[in-house]
Formats: sequence, structure tokens, C-alpha cells
Amino acid sequence: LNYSPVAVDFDLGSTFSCGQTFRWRKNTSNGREEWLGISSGYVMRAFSGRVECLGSSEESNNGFRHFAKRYFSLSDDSSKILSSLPKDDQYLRDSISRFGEIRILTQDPWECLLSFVCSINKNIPAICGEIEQLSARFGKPIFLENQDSAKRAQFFSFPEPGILAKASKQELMACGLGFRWKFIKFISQKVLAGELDLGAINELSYSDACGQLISEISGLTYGVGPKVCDCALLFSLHKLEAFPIDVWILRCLRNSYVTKLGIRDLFVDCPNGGLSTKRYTALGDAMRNYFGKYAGYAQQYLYAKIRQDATQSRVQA
DNA sequence: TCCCAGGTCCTAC
DNA sequence: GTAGGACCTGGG
Repeated sequence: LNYSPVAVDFDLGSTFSCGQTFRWRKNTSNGREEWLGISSGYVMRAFSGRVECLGSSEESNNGFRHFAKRYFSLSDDSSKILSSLPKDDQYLRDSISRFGEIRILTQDPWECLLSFVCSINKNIPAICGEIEQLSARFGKPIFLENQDSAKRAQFFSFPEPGILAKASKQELMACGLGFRWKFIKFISQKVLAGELDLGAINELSYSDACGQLISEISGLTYGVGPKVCDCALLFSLHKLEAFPIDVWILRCLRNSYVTKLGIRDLFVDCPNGGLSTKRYTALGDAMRNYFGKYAGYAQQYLYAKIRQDATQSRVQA
């Protein structure tokens, strides 16, 4: 087994907490800051510039370094990306200096898409709970190196499409999915049947990929609107021009970018924060036009900053 | 206790 | 084509 650690140079906390993944936890119990995460069947520990594999669900698990190189997008050139973003944008530059180097991960597309379907109309702790329960119930146990396998596993891989496709409504609801259960089951069935091929979508351009992924397969809707689509494309297919617009980003744009970008007409009467697909696309295009081909990286910094600012003002209040 | 959440779907104009 | 409302459930 080759579990040799991999060096990483990005900011661990900023990268794992900026909303792209739901399976990393901070652990400070032994005095230093370290992070434990699960992805693609690997249990990982990250601290002070390195990531180790603690265990794997795979039969042949000598591929950790290969996996990590891809998962942590180690071939992304951060300085090139950050210097390509607008230099006179004070809001963005404040965030970059506050959060350091955020890395957009290249997650497993299946795991990532379903995670963001789980995110619909839920808060982040609840999303983490859904994914944990789905994994514990339907995923494979991952035993750590040197762990007595008679002991109960604490870590589980994200479940495969074939398992979720056969799960009952009752089983899925028991994981806290609520009305999302039917989306999860439907997508699983389509992937299992080969009618939704995320690998093939990966070959497409950003806008073609959106067209393939959003909403309709065989005329049926399944819980993938423009926001979930953008998250899947950015956080797993590494389409870096994707610019997910959630309620936080919408608030940020309204507060800090309307005048700068002359996009006031895109904000008239936006009740309940809801955006039609047409308006969502128009807003996303405006941001791509402004931030450039690495708009997704800009989105992560905007998201990190507005979330932290909101948390701090709530604490003060 | 009660409100609301990393949205999407459906229905009525 | 789009504004309004419903939607499961569990954190805060």
C-alpha cells in the first residue's frame, strides 16, 4: 500500500470551509489544527502543508498520490489565477488577503452532484448530516490502517449509484433527505442506466455542459437547477468559469457590485431571493465577463468573505 | 418554540 | 416567461 503523504501549499481551513465540500471536519483535540476528510473512498488527514491517507475502501489503494494530485487540483497555478482577477477590486482583494490561498478541489462528479442536490433549501450543518447518514447507511465502511477490523468503522465512502437506485423511499427519508429523496433516487437510476453520463459532460464546454445537466432527462425534472449545476461543474468537473449564485453571493453582488458593473436592471424585483434560470444566467454571464475565465475562483473568495462578515456581525449583535 | 435554510418545481396568469 | 407558493426536516 502506498499511503505516502502529499505536500499541499494552499490554506487548508479556507479551502475546506468555503462551501465546496461537506465532508471535512476540523479537529483540534491534539493541540494542532488538523482536518479529517473523506472523498472517493479515501479517509484523509491534512495538517501543516501535507495530506496523509489514513485508509481506503478500494481494493487496490496504491493510487493515493495520483488521486490527491487530481483531487487537490495540484496542477492549478494559483498565482497565475489570482493575478488574472481584477486588481482594482477592493472587495475581492480584501478577501484574498484575509483567506489566503483557496484551492478549488476536483471532487468525484457523482459524489459532488448528489451532495449539492442534498443542499437544496437546507443549512450547511443539515447538509453535512444528510451526507453522513447516506454514507453510513449505504456506503462502504473504511477501516483505517492498523485499525482492528472487529471494531466498528467510523468512516464510510459515499454510496454508489447502483445502491441508491434501489433504495426505498423510507430508507432515503430516514437519512433526512426529505423531499430530495426522489431527486436522489431518480438521478441514481439515470446514472446507473447510462442515461446521465457525467464523464461525457466533462468533455463539453461550460455552456454545453450546463445545457446537458440542468433539469431535464426524458422530460422529467430532477432537482438540478442552475445553481446546483454550477456547483457540480465548478467543484468536480473543474469548469472554472462556473459562478454559482446562491443567496449569499446574490446578497454580495447586490451590496458591492451593482454600481460597479452596471447590473442594476438584473436586480429589479427579486422576490424571495429567487432567480429565474434566465436571470441567473444573465447574472452569471455578467460576472464571467467581469472576472474572466477563473470566475469560479473569484466566487469562492466572495462567498468566504460575505459568510464570515455575516457571522461576525451576528456575533456582535 | 418557531423560523428558516448554498433552490427547484409547479401552477396560474 | 415569470411571479408566487409549496416543499421535508432539523439546526439555531
